[in-house]
Formats: sequence, structure tokens, C-alpha cells
Amino acid sequence: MSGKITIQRVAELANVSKATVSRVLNGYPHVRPAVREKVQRVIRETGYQPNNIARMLASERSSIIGFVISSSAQMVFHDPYFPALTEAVSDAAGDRGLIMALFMSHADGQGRKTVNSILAAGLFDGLILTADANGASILPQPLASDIPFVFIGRPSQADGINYVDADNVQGGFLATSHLIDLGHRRIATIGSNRNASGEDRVTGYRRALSERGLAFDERLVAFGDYSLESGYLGMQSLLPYKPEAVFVATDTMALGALRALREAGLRVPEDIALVSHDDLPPAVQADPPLTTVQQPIARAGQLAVEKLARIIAQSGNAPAEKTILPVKLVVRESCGAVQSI
Amino acid sequence: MSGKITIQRVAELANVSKATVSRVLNGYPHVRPAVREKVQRVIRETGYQPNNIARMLASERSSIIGFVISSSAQMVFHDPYFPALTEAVSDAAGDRGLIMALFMSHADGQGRKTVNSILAAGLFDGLILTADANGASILPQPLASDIPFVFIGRPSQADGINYVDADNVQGGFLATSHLIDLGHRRIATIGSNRNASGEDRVTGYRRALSERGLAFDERLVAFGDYSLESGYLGMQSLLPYKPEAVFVATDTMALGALRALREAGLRVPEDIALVSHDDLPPAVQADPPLTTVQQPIARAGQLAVEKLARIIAQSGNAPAEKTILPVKLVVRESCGAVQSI
DNA sequence: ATTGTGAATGAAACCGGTTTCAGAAAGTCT
DNA sequence: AGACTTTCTGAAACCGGTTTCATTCACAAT
Repeated sequence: MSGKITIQRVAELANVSKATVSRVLNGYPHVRPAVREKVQRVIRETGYQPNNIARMLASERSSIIGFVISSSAQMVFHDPYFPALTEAVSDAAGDRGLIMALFMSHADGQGRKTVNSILAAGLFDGLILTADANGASILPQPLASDIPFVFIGRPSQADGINYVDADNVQGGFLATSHLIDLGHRRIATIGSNRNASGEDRVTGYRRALSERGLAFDERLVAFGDYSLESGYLGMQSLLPYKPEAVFVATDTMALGALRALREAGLRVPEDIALVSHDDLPPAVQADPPLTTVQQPIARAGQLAVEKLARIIAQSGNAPAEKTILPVKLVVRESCGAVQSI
Repeated sequence: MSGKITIQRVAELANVSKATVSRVLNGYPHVRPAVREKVQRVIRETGYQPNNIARMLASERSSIIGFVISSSAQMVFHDPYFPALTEAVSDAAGDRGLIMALFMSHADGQGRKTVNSILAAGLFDGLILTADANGASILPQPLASDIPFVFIGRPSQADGINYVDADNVQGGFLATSHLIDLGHRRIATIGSNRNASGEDRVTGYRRALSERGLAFDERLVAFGDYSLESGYLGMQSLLPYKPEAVFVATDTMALGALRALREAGLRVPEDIALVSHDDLPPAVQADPPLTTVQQPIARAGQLAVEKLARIIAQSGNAPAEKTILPVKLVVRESCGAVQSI
């Protein structure tokens, strides 16, 4: 009943043509104030809601963007990073009147099918993609199609691709430098080689060491997969080499490392200092609270949406550009810098 | 270039009419095999992809469902419940070929606007809503519109409304009964009065007490808001009354409680037994691992989507029905039942 | 009074599919 | 062979908007 009011009906009731109603609807000029008001009154009285699908078809724009989380299912929600990012993108999209469709492509070989069907839909004005180990497999699809897209996180092959990323190298650098500043020399790291972010943080770690004249010792490097468990195992594998301090590439892995240290009877920060990366809720909640590198996740989501919106508006004619967001060190207790609080 | 192929073009190339192409596209009968193949070949060769928006307009069905998380932003992603649920719904939707649009309505008064615009879109075949304190404010909108919807979690006013929920009463009951079985008498609880789930769990707690002839002591009840912090504070407020055991309504709050206990110098489970609810990753990761009531989140998401799909298919003629999912106790170390492992 | 200009408006085409309907083709039954 | 079905197929209407284009109208300038 109620849903049956169309633009045609409104036009009849207001004694105007569909075209005029459309103009009023979209705030176009060239409508006499009296007519405009009359139409608006009819709209109000009938509770008319334009059919968005018809609108999309005619205007060839859907105002829907796809947000694709391409990590394997297990990773996705064990690390609060993705939830936080999802929220950020959702917010930013909402602010701009865009609808966000969420896709979590499980790597079960379904991954490709999912992305395919997304594109096939011809439904999205653009895509926001998260970079990870699978990024490579996802990439060709949007590239082949003409759909605008922006990555969050540096994709494996980043040439000519729009992306927004945190300055992960700087993150690793800041964390490690801080530990060096505190007088530590044998500094270990638990990184990750599963995506660019992980690699970059290790790069920053190495850069800090070399800049301060410290030797890089391969035995002091472990790799995890972003899970708490992997942080635990990584820390255990490092313990035999007696590090004085450790830079863990994510808060979640730091939680695991913390447990390994506790089980080994080592106190943090007294026996071993720890700095992690991300500054997500677990960092504050940990015991002791973690000194960590703060990553502007909300900002990244926001910028990605803005950038995407811009590309869409320009019909994709702008050259690809990358945006690197600054990170900053948040000092809490796990590094031992704060002695008496 | 490539995107320009329409059904009309395919029809021309195959020497048939649009109608026939459409029939082939949708797998309808009454097309001669030879013709069908010819059309399929043209489709393959041209890489034609039907325009989904046009399809939606004509078929009056979008295959898009909205998933609305109505909690206040802070809560949303501090408790892994919502991420897990989101993943479940996303999965289930994907399995059925539905696209899931995610909405996180921040309670900033924007909440209403968001939901309004969602409905206004006329874009969704249906909605999945999460119940929470704000549920009441969200409810009227879908009700007033004719859009099918299903709640996950019991909404405040549940009459005539479709919903899927875990058996929270049973959850509280199982947890508390288990503690009683272990010989505890002074059993406290940290619940929540912010939504039906929280209340139900406390109801189960009380039922277990009364069934076993134990008095209900109001001083042994604290209320939290699902945050870790609130669990911490709740536990602190309970400590003066010397509970022997505590049932905490969520894993996340249990983590907070655990910290309060540790700070108070109490060991778990030796000095105080703890059982929580949800069985999300933190429960396993906690130290000690938590005995907790397992809630079938993935199943709930799946059932909600299925139910919604059914309602959509039936054009909403089915009577409202509620589905209560069974829960089960998962015994780990925090309750003290497992002595020697 | 005539012409020119720009604003206001409606008719109709269009977006790209689905679906109805009627007619043609093929097959079945006396 | 004629009458009936049943299977295919295409023309055209339709979904509900937007947009183009031509026309009308009001008003100012000549």
C-alpha cells in the first residue's frame, strides 16, 4: 500500500510532470518557489520515498562501496585491527552518504569467486581493499575491471595503485629506537612476513639498529602470523638468545609474548622490555599496559573513503597516489621508561 | 569500452531477442538447446555481465540485506562478540548469494537518521538487527515500513517479532549450577542490565540459586556494560562481600574481573572460582583459561539470515517466530573443576 | 509593438534488465 | 489431413527514476 507511491503519482497529485518532481527532489534550479513548495508538500503528505534502485539505474551511480577484507577468516577477527578498520570505513562511508557492503573473502578458493561476483555485480561505485598475503590474488580483478579502488595497506605490487598506509617502517624504527634509547642492546623482534606491514616494521627495526651502530642478529628475529598464539611461540623461540628487549609487531602478538615471558618467569619490564605496535584496546588492557606505536586506523579508513570518493567523482582520471600516515610512540609501562607511576 | 555490452547487444549478436537472452541468463526452460548454446557462447565471448541494478529494478529484488549494529560505538568493538557475529552474518549471506551492507549506527542521535536513510533507500530486501539498549529506538522504523527484518538477540519488546537468540537464561543457569556443583555457596555475579541478554543471564543465575535452595543476595550482584573496565570495577565492588565464586556474564568482563582479582592477590581458581559466558577467543587466551558458556554465534547469524531469506521469499506472510539456540558449558581451568591437567 | 533572453516546464527518450502476451513452429492425436 | 497441444520465440510493456530537448512564458530591451 504505502510503498506504492511513485514519482509519477506525486507528479499527478501536484499537477506537474515527473521531470519537475525530479528537479525538486534533487534540488535543481529552475523551479518556481510556489511549484517547489507544492511538490514538497505532496511529498511530505504522501510520505513518498524515491526508489533508490531506479535512481541508480538512471544515474548510473549506486552510492554503494564494497569493503573487502581478504585475510583468511581466522586472522580477521582475532586481531582487533580489522574490526577497528571496519568501523572506521563504515563511519567514513556513512558520513559521505555512502552505503558500505562488507565482504570477507575466505581464502577457501572461494576468495576469487567472491571478488568476481562482487565485480560482476556492477553494483559498486568503488572498492576498498585490505592488503594482505592474498592481496596478490585479489588484485588482478579490480584492475581488469574498470571499477575504482583504493587499498588500505600497501599491496604486494603497489605500482600505479592508490593506497593509504601507516608509516610502518617508521613504526618499527620508533619502537626500536626507543628501546635503544633506554640502554638496551640485545633487542629482538617478532615480526611478520605475511604482508607488507609486517615486513615494513621489521625494516624499521633493522634501520634503527644500523643507524645506532648495533649489529643485526638473525637469531633475534621471529615471525608470527598476527595471532596471539604466534606471538607466544615466537617469544619462546627467542628466549634462548636472552634478549634484553623485544619489539613485537602487533599488540595481539605482544599479548602472546607476554604470556610466554610470564611462564618463563621473566618480569616485564624489569627483566625484559617490550614495545609493540598498533595501540589497539588490548595494549591498554594488558598487564602491564603496553608501550606501543599508535597507528591512525580511523584516519586511514577515512582517507581511503575520501580518496575513493574523489576518484569516483573524477571518473578515475587522477594518477595513482599513495598516502602514508604518520605514527607515534605511546609510552606506557612495558618498556620500563616510566619508572615511578 | 568493455562495460558497454548490454543484453540488447548480446541479443543482436546471437540473432535472438532480449527476452531469449534473459531466459538463458536465468536458466528458464523453453529455449531450444541450440539457441541456448549460441547465446551462451556469445555471452562468453563478449564477457557480458548483466547489470545488476537494472536487474533489481525489474525484478524488484536487490539481494542486499542490511546488517545493523545498533550498539554505541565504544561497545561495538571492544567485545569480540560483534565482530564474530558480523563474520557469521557475512558468511551466511555470502552463502546464499546475498550482499551484506553493514551499518553501525552510532548513538549520537545520528542513530535514527541512519536507520531512516537505510529504509528510505528502499534498497534492501531485508534487515538483520542486533538487539541492545537502543533497540527500542530502532524498532519502530522497520515496523512502520514494510521491510522484513529479523533480530539477533531478544529485543526489548519482542511481541510479534522474529528473532534468534541464544538461551541466555540457560547460560546463566548452567554456569551457576556448575559452581554450585563444585561446592560453592557464596556465588556472585557480574551481569548487565543494558540489554535482554544480560538480564536473562542474571535470571538464569537466580534460577539456579533458588532451585538449589540458596538465598539470593543482592550485594553479590554487580552490573557492567560489557567492557573489560566494567568487569574490573564490578569485581572490585564485589570483593568486600567475599564471594567464593563468580559468574561473569561475558568473557571480556571476565578478563577485567580477573585483573581485579589478581590485583587483590586472589588466585583463580584456588581462592575464587570464575565462570563466564560466550566462549570467544579471549576465554581461551585468558590466564587461566576460562570456563565459560559457549554461545553459538555463528549458528545464530546463519539462522537469522536463513529466516530472513524465508520471510523475504514468502513476502512476509509467515507469523513471527522466535528461535532459541541451546548453549553449553565449556569447562576449562578458571572454575577449578579440572584439578590436575 | 517587436524582438530577444533566460527561466520554467513537460513530453519523451533512456538506463538495462524482466515479464507478459500473442503468435509461430513443432509434435500429438483422431 | 485436421484439430489440439505444447514448446519456442519475439514484440512490447514495464520497473521508477533521470536527462535531453523543445516549447511556453515572463520580462526587459529596442
